[in-house]
Amino acid sequence: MPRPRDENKVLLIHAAALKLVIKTGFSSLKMADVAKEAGIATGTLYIYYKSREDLINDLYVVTKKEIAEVMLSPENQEDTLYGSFKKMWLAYFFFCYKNPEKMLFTEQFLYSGLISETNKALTDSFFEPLNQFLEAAKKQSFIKDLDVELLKAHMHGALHEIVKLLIKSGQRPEAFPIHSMFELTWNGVRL
Amino acid sequence: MPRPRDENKVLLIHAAALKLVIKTGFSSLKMADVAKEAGIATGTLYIYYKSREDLINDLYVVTKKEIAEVMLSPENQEDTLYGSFKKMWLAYFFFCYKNPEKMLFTEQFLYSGLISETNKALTDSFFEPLNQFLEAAKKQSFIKDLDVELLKAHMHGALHEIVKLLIKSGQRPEAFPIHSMFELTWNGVRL
DNA sequence: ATTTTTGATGAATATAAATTCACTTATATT
DNA sequence: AATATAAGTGAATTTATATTCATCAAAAAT
Repeated sequence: MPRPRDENKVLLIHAAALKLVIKTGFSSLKMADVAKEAGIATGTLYIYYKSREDLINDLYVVTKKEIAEVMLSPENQEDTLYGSFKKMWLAYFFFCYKNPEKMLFTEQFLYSGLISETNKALTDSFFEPLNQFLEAAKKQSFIKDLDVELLKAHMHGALHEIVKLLIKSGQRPEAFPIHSMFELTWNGVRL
Repeated sequence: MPRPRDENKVLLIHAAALKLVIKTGFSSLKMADVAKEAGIATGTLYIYYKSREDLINDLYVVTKKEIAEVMLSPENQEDTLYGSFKKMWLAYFFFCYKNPEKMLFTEQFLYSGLISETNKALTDSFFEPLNQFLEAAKKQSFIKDLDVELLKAHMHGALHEIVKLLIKSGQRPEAFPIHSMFELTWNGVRL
């Protein structure tokens, strides 16, 4: 009998929070600002979330899930390992370029001390297929025999910094040597 | 005739702030906590700094300067370009490993929206010699002909993520394949 | 159409943390 | 030794922001 919850509001809240994160950094994200940006009352936020911490944790999980789906999409499956690898790398690269707020948010959140252990494990699980892909590539001697977490850290860190530079420079991605940048990473990990 | 300012206090304040940054992330750095950790009164902080923002900016500049000195130390000068390059990389790697609070702080601060344009330009200038080194390496066809900022971003991002992983894992650096990790980066940028 | 139930609001409240300031203390100068 | 001056203190104040709650509104069930 009650008035139904407007599930679209969650999306509005997420979008608003991310928009503000990119503006002033996530540490200064204010609930009142999020509400205003989303076009709702501050109190309404507390219908959907128990607290600021809750909201931010949810946003993190949702965003990580989206990233995993973008990277691990069947569309990125190619005949060769190299081909799949490059497609996934490019998919993540363009995702970050088009969604810098999501990239910066996930990056900053991980070291904010706000993430719960549960959510850390949950988001890690989204990337299990990527781990398996890399393990397989290792077994087939396509890439160096280093710990998968190490390889991922190397690629992830490099990619993020590059995207940040691209965004700062204001260049269009077409003017950017994306393929050369990919080769930087690939020449590092390949055997 | 006045009581002299205890210049050692600035160092105490910096150390205290960094220690707290690594604990809970820099967004939740509290002036009262910094004062307590440094063993001084909160009011004293405001003798040395106009505001929290000021304190953090100063800490950033000082830390960046230290990093530049560590990397660009004459000790890292070798006969070969490769040798110098590796020495600088390792120097930064170990600096980050031994001073994770400084690494994390500089990283987080850059995207916090708190840094002033002046300080950004100032800290960039500390690394001018590194730019020149890379430009020279490019001219001699030792490394790829890509924008120096791009090369730096790639290396910087990868190195930071790797160090974070090392710290998280709790491994001693001897157990870590540091030279392989360096080769990841080097194989990327070399020609 | 009426009732019930929960969504939505935003001003009021609680909380937390930055900053100030009236006062005390140390030291360099006389 | 007396004095002047700035350092140092920390409780009180201000400021900022998260959270609550009395109230109203909308939809569903009767």
